[in-house]
Amino acid sequence: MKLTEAKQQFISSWGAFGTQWGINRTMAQIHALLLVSTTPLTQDDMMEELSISRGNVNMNIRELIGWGLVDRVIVSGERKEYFTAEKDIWKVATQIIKERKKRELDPMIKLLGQLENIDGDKKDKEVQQFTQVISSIKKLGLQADKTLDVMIKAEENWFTGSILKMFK
Amino acid sequence: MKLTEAKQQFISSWGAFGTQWGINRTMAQIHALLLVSTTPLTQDDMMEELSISRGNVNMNIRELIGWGLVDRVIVSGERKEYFTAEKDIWKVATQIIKERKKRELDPMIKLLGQLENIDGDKKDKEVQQFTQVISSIKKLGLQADKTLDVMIKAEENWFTGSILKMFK
DNA sequence: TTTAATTTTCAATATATTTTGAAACTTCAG
DNA sequence: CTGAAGTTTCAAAATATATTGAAAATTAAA
Repeated sequence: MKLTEAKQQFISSWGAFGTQWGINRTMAQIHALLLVSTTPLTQDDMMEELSISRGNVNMNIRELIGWGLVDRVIVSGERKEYFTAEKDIWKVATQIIKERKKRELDPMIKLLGQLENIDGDKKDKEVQQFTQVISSIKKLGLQADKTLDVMIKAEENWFTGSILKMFK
Repeated sequence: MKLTEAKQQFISSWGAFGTQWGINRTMAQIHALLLVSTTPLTQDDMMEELSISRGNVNMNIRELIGWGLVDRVIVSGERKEYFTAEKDIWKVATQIIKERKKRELDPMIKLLGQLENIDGDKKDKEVQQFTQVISSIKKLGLQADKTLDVMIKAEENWFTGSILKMFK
């Protein structure tokens, strides 16, 4: 496979993959494009490469910056803004994990904590079963939270040689 | 908070949470409903509870069965089909991990393997950088795959006391 | 069988999400 | 300042996704 073809394949697949995980297709594609681009790109470059509108590029680029996956780059002597993506995949992964944890896992755990405390007879089978399900989901959430923290701190270890190495 | 209110809150939040992860809202709500239901339910029960159509219930229930999260239950003396959800949250989590791994992670790793082999000059900076990005993503994917396998095998250990305990 | 109950399918419809593009805004070189 | 280059916004349009509901298919009781 030729490089150009491979790049396009990657960009389109990364987009499709993203949608399965609740990420906007274009956002994933812009990210992919920047990942495999050797130099920083302007919004016009991305419009051209992905055949999308200016507004679309702009919105998704800002979203990616919000996720901490893309940075603005100043190119001296240039009026236009350039953008670049973090190329270290481990950093990309930890950044995504951190953000999703903050945006989704943490609020869910908070909610479950509230639902744990039901008014009424604690001996009631209905109440018991509900509380039991909610508590175990919260417990799982807390555990995932803890484990992800370890993983984030573990940095390269997890990536290169599995978390097992940490305990050897 | 009253039990009924809490159940509804849980169902609606679980639905919202699901959409963030690329899961159909109704599917997540049906799953939530079955999770907090003490007895198996019929499709009519679910239509009623969630105010949705028969077709919608039917499609999503089958999808949930496909994910291995819901089972058909035979109630003797009853013509209608009943449905129930696995209540052990650890099993639910492993099941979801298994399925997503199979449906999404494995195909992605396969694709990355194909993209690694670029025709042309291996000394070319462009080719090198592309291959480097693709390989590191594949490596991360393989590592995640391995770690998830360990987690799936670990069963209760991971859930109850963190994976750390396994190495103590 | 026959037929009533139940489940499944899927084209049409409704809803949600994404994308466009032009106007408004901002920035900075002259 | 002024205005051209560049960026942002957001209502409208396009697209993608989910839902409905009634007809077709299946099941099992009579």
